[in-house]
Amino acid sequence: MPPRKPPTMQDIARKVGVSPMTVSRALRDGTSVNAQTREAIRQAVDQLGYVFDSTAANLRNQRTGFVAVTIPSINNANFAATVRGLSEGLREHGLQPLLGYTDYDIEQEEVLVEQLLRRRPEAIVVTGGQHTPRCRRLLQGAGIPVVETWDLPEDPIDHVVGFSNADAARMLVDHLAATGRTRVAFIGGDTDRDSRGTDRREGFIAAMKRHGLEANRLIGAGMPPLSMREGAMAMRILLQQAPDTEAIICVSDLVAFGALTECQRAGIDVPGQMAIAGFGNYEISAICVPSLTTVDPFSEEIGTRTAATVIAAIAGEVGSPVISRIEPQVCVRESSEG
Amino acid sequence: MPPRKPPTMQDIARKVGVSPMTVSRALRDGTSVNAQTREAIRQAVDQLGYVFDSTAANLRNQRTGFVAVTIPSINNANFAATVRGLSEGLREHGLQPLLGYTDYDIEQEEVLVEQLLRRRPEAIVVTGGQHTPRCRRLLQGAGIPVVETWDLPEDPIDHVVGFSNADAARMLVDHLAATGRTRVAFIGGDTDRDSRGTDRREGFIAAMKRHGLEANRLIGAGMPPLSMREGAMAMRILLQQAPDTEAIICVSDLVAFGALTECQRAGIDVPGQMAIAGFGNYEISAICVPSLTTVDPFSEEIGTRTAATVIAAIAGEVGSPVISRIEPQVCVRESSEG
DNA sequence: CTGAAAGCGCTAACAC
DNA sequence: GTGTTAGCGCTTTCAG
Repeated sequence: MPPRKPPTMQDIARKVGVSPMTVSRALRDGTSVNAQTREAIRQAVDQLGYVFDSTAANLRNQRTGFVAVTIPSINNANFAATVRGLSEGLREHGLQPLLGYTDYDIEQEEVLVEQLLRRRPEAIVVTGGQHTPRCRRLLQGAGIPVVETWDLPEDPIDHVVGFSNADAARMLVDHLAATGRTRVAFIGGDTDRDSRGTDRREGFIAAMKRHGLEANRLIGAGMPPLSMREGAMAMRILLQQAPDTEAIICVSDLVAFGALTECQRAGIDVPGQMAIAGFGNYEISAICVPSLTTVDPFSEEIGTRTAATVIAAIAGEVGSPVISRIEPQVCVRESSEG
Repeated sequence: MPPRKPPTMQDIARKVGVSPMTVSRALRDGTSVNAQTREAIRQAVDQLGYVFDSTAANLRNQRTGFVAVTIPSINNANFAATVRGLSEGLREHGLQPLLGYTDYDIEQEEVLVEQLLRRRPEAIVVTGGQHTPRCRRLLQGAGIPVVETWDLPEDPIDHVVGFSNADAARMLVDHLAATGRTRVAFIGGDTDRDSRGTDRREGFIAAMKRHGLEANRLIGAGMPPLSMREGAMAMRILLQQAPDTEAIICVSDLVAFGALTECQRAGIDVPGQMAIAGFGNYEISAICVPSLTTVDPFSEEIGTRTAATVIAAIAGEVGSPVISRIEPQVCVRESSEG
């Protein structure tokens, strides 16, 4: 591919014999430009292979059409669903997400946020409510709408679209307790890198106490993000350390599925001897045998609502910060039948 | 958040009492600027909360640091792995991916490519080798390096990093035939929207013929992208229509897992009565019980190599188009034990 | 309906 | 080590 310079509006204008201004007008509204001129311009564009340069327009208009988005990982069906909902909502309004990955690390988030802000996005969406002090300052001082998602921060920066991860865990404890299970374990990460995972663990502990049950079966299954492999390994450890466990709540469906497979290999009946619950309502939970009880956080809905919030905020239609609370829902399935 | 105008280099310069040029220099190399001045500038930046405006620099330098990337779907662990490998490789060289989703539709790809090209990326990476004529023209005329991935197009636009999807299917047929299975079915999409899926089906048919076997057990399981649910449904249909089938190859591991669960619910022993193979080497295939035979396309490696190709091409280090061929590998697991 | 002038925020190139 | 000038490609504004 020859790296020759692409044609500009100047080139089109010269070829057609009009001013660049007329080309500019013809390429956008099309109205208020003579029909013949317009057609001539269209042809010149085709012949020269002209492609509009939005970097120049962005500078002139002081609008980029970007919405910066940070997510912990791209390889996560829940966050992917949120991004899908968000992208679709934004596209309808001519906005484009500018995506970055933090790898579950708030230090990296800080670097990323600064990088993204340089691109002059019109709004920024971040995952979670935990940030480094400088990151908070950057977000607050950016002069654009900020949306924190997947969480309900105590002290929000601006807008919020999220849910209580602790509550989600509580709902599962309530459900398992209602089916008569008392010796319940929790499998999660063994660091606080994934703050949503940590919140679920804390919610588990609090809920167990409320039921008068001991929350002493906590398995740390490695550094987040955890997946199936870690779930299987954690279940192996649990079966050794506390073989009388009756039920287990996992930080995600992937971990839960890994735990389930380990039960299958060990000949332990699910849900007869062991109930299992996950989080996230991944497709696998509905399909696997036995199907897995889980909590649906409505990941795509988070994205859809975030898009709506961003659009309203950019349009200046919101006076005070929007706090949009999602209510997760328990999906009871075969793995916890009582 | 007050939408006041963010400070510019002008503002910093005025505050410190130097010219904008000095600020510009201090903010980049830092060299060739007096140490005290540099420190004063750093402080002013902090106080005013200045964030560098790369849209202006991009216009001036005629370099955006963007690499446009189109993938069929964000919610696909294989493509996500490619994007991860790509992103990491690019970041080291100060490049940022600008991601767009085609939803497996070459018409949407055309729209997307034009949109992305307006942002003046320095290179563009597309998934697959099938494009609308205008899309091809846009890519060819963009004057930037183009990389087609996840395929080996007969007539590449520019660079290629991919593998033969037909070969991948052939490898599975060879493996199943070697274990003595002759009545082999294929589950895939029932449209050609996903051209890589279509290639795998064609490869299956050709390979069956080469073995002197009939390729008449083709199940169309709906419109791509297919997942677990469709796999389960397709298996139900297959068990009705051709209950003597001995083995099945699925267009992806997710479909294969769905098919497996249907066998479990129907009491059909895998691999005893039915062998199953998938594609993609998703994590689930290694973990589920029985584990699933699959083909690993080295998704992340595709991304890593693509990044290297992009970087070399931008640097002008490649004379002729790079064709980087990946060799997929069969992973034999429990689901096809003979 | 069309054009001329000016400028968005930054930096290469050239002084000094 | 620092400043001045000019201009990247587009579009707002004001004239005609």
